[in-house]
Amino acid sequence: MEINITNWLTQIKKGYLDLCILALIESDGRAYGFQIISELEELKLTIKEGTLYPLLSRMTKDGFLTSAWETEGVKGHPRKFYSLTELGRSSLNEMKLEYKNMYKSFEKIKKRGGSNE
Amino acid sequence: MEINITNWLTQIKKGYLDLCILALIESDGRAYGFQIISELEELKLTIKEGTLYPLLSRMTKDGFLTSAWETEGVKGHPRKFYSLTELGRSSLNEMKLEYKNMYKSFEKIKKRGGSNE
DNA sequence: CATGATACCTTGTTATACTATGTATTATGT
DNA sequence: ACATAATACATAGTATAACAAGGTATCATG
Repeated sequence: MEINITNWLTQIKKGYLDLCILALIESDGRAYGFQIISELEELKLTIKEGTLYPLLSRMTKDGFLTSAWETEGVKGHPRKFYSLTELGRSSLNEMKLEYKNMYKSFEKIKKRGGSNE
Repeated sequence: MEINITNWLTQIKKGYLDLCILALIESDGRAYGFQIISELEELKLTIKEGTLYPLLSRMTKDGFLTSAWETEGVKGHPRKFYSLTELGRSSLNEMKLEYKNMYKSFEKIKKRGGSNE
């Protein structure tokens, strides 16, 4: 077995990562990069820093997130905390809806009489 | 309201379309381009020909699909029918699994104590 | 003061959905 | 006979995102 679908795995994550990271920040209230990476890792969603940081920059540029450096009272390297804007919050809700509908469409196709399950 | 997430919608479809189209062909046994477009349309999954045909070519090139022209007994323009190869079938099963796991991860994030739902 | 851990950032590559356009065949209306 | 529409497949060019690889900065520790 062991079929190579690594490329597909890269593609299927597009958009999905935005959704998950917005939802994670919503759930945490605020979060910084390394924190997001480790929390996703616990959920078996492994992403690299080279994936996350440009993604956070993009979503900030697009007005979904705001960021603030935190240095006081923090040990180690300063952390850049991200939180949702109003636009980010409402977009996230729309994205959740769309994503659920897509999953429903997928399930409908499966139930059309495919050979397995 | 009416937030612009059109670009996100483009991104989230990457990989997902492969999955749906493979599942659709599996369910139908065999299918041709226009048929796939209209069946997806019924499931509220609207894609253009410029999206589908390169996708079918790619999946054929990658060994997931085989194609055969059908002209006899068919009215109108000849149709190119696609069906799953063994590789396509096993890859589809793997993709289904991965996709379901991703959906589960998404649901876990939602249930971590986010503000809504 | 060297090392490792934590944390953030950037450049270049690759793959894919989409827009727009083109081509071919058959059916239909006049 | 001829224009038009409908069906059906195909391709070129564009934009975008995930990733690999590498770099930078801060602090704790021995």
